[in-house]
Amino acid sequence: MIHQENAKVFRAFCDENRLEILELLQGGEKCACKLLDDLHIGQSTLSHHMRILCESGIVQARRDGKWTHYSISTEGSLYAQELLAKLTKTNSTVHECN
Amino acid sequence: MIHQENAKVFRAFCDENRLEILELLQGGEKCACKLLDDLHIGQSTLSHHMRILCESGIVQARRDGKWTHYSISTEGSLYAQELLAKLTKTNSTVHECN
DNA sequence: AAAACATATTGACAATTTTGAATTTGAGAC
DNA sequence: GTCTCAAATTCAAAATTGTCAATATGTTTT
Repeated sequence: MIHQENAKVFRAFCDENRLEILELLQGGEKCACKLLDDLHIGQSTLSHHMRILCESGIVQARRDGKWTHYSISTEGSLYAQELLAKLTKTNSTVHECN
Repeated sequence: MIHQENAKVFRAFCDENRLEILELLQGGEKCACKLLDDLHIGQSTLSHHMRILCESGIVQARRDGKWTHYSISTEGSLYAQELLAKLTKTNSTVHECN
């Protein structure tokens, strides 16, 4: 189902920890260890949330040796914005002739 | 927490049944019984989803005698769009002097 | 090579969400 | 008033999601 795929995009914003992570990433790219310092969650929990954020396309990961740096994806964010607009658009206007 | 409140807005889009309901509402206002006809879920389940959709602000309800008519809220949708933009905005630009 | 470190994955449990059957509420019709 | 209908609510079970401890993976350092 296409809805299953679309729901995945917005799952990024459905958890308060993930919203807090996004807020931290607004300041720019951060590695997981820095995020872990600022949040009050365990390491595996953070990893779990980062996976969901990445799968939604809102966040992108960059591997640099031992570290993984995360940042907000402009592309993914724009896609989500367009999708949101599409999902809430009402087509109850007058139909054109073809 | 403010994040708790913001997460509620996007919960509307996190379930595939709710996305299907939104799709149905794109054609214009519909009463619960009509939605129930088009979906493959029970009455109480529909009511549950409509409550979440209304609490998110994306959908509005209009009571008319025995019937409840639901429609997409333009106001709520715009709010969600603005919020999404705000949540994914990166402020990693140069800081101004004060 | 081994040790140290950052992150991902696994597995088990807790918390939350989704679901439907049964019941309740609230509004017209009789 | 009672009856009927639409929708909301309650309750319990099923499904999903969030959490942490332990372990695994992959990388750098020694």
